[in-house]
Amino acid sequence: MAVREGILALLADGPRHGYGLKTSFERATGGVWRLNVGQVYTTLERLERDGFVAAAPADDGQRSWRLTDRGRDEVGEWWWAVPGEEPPPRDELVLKILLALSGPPDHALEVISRQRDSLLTLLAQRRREADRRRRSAGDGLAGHLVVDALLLRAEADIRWLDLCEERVVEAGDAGRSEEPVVRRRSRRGGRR
Amino acid sequence: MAVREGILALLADGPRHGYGLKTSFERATGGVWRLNVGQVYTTLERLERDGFVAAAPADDGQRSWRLTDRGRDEVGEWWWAVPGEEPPPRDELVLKILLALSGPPDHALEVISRQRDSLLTLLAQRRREADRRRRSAGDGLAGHLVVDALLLRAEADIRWLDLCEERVVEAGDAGRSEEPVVRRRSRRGGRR
DNA sequence: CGACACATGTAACACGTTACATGATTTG
DNA sequence: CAAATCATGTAACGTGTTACATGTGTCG
Repeated sequence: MAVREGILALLADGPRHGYGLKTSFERATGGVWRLNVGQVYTTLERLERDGFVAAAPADDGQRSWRLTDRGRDEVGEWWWAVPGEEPPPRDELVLKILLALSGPPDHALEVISRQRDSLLTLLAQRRREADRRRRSAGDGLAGHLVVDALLLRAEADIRWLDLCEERVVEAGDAGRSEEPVVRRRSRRGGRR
Repeated sequence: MAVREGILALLADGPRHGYGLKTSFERATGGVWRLNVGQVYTTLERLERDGFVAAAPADDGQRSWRLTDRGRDEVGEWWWAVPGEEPPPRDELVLKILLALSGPPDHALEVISRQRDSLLTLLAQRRREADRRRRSAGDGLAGHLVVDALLLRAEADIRWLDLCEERVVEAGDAGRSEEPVVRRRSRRGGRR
């Protein structure tokens, strides 16, 4: 539900043909998100079927598309709608950790620890990427902001993993003595 | 690519039948993520087709499933894999803002502002939800952590939106004088 | 008995994604 | 001329999701 709405949003600026939508989409996202042209055409057909777009008077041999009134309404709502609410997103990292938590605690802690390590590495990469983009001004706002978004998300995920670890350790301490929880890799270690 | 792997992970603890997987999945996620049983069966068939699961000797009239060796390998890798990398996720909020940014600046600022407002409201709701769960201890770790994850994500998104707004305003100031950028709703206003 | 949880499955559809085929036009 | 870009499309597949049909067992 991203390409679909994205195409609608692009068409709100005026009629365009399929290939133009592809290039517009990629330009708008700073070249970070590539789009297979074929998907544009299939998506346009589906949008036509749903009454959101219609054929616009063609200039030359090209098929041009325009928003219908319903389509315009749809985009209008889309701008204000908060994504990822209703239904709440089934996040894969969260699911993974939760499933790990319903297994043996030491395995769970291992998964959390490794996920955090990987995320920290990823974070460092993205920071370098962000710096690179910040220096080369020609890169455009879009690509820059995409990296920033990934950065902030990764940071949030790491914080969440820390939280998970705390909770597991607490729970382990609560059921202390017998079956001692393996506390591998002391939390907040030298990493970072 | 979450239900699929989730089922594999659950089967790693030993053979189960379809309905049991549904309940296990929902229990593991603290009841936050419901799962249509039908999806379990179709997913199991697809996993069988791909050689990740196979029929296990049935006790009574129920069909039991077990992991194959390939399936076990698959789960093993899944635990360590960082989700959302390769390919980078096409996040809808990010796309929305980027598309807004390629339009008129005042509309972009309006979208950013409204998204932030909605997210702040959502955040407040989730904080209350988190508190409620914290007080009622019977709720289980899982549901608790899910809410925390949503909370931290929302905070990260809000921070990112602030960043976007800054950049837009900066860009607007750079091209100062003629065509002045509308600076509606002073950042960091009385909200929150 | 009636409601509810347990249990299995099918059919249909949504969106995203890739690979492939085909041709016109531009440009080095 | 050859390669790249522009331009349109089709076919096939993958996962997620819902709705529906069907039957057993249990418990108040």
